[in-house]
Amino acid sequence: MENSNGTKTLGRRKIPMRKIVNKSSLQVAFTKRRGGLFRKATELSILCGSEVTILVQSSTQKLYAFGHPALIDRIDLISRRRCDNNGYKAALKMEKRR
Amino acid sequence: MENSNGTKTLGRRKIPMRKIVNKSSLQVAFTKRRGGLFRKATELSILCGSEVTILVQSSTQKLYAFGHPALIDRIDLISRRRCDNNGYKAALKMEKRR
DNA sequence: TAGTCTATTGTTAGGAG
DNA sequence: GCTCCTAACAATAGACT
Repeated sequence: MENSNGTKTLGRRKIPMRKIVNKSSLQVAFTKRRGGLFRKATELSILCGSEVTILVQSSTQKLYAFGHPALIDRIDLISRRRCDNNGYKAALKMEKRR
Repeated sequence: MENSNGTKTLGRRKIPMRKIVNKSSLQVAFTKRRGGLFRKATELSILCGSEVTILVQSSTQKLYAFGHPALIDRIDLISRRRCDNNGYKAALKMEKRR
């Protein structure tokens, strides 16, 4: 399928810097940008020999973590109280992957 | 001043994904990329209505923090033990700006 | 040493499957 | 929900200030 321009997609569009209203768009953006943030953190860590730890809590209270295990362990215990059980399980799952 | 190309700079160059050897280059990259990471975190927070908390410890043990005060407060107390005094002061300073 | 410049590399919004 | 595509948008390496 092609556009009237002969291109396959319209390409990236500029978006206003405010909360995304559409639920599914927000979900997609959250997943993509969380991945992007974690990738940037990895690059900073590798390039600059630094330790980075990140905690992200979605608008639906799910928890996602990034970082060096020692720090994550400690932060996780604290954040646990702030999160629902699913969020906590997700964080544990992520950590086991490391 | 101009290049042989008639341009002012060579522009961005690709860099290998491994630790930067040159100290001053590393320092510059660390500052720029830490800023970039925090900007991305701000965008994720605004666009997706999520809470984000980040801790970065440089290769010289200085600590930099980003996030919502309530979480930072709690994480800061833990990280304190891992950081030198200057790093801790820097983190406090950042938090006061909020 | 922190900020500016800009060519180039890198990221991502919207769409398709 | 995903993963892939890709044009448009954004970040940044290196040079310079």
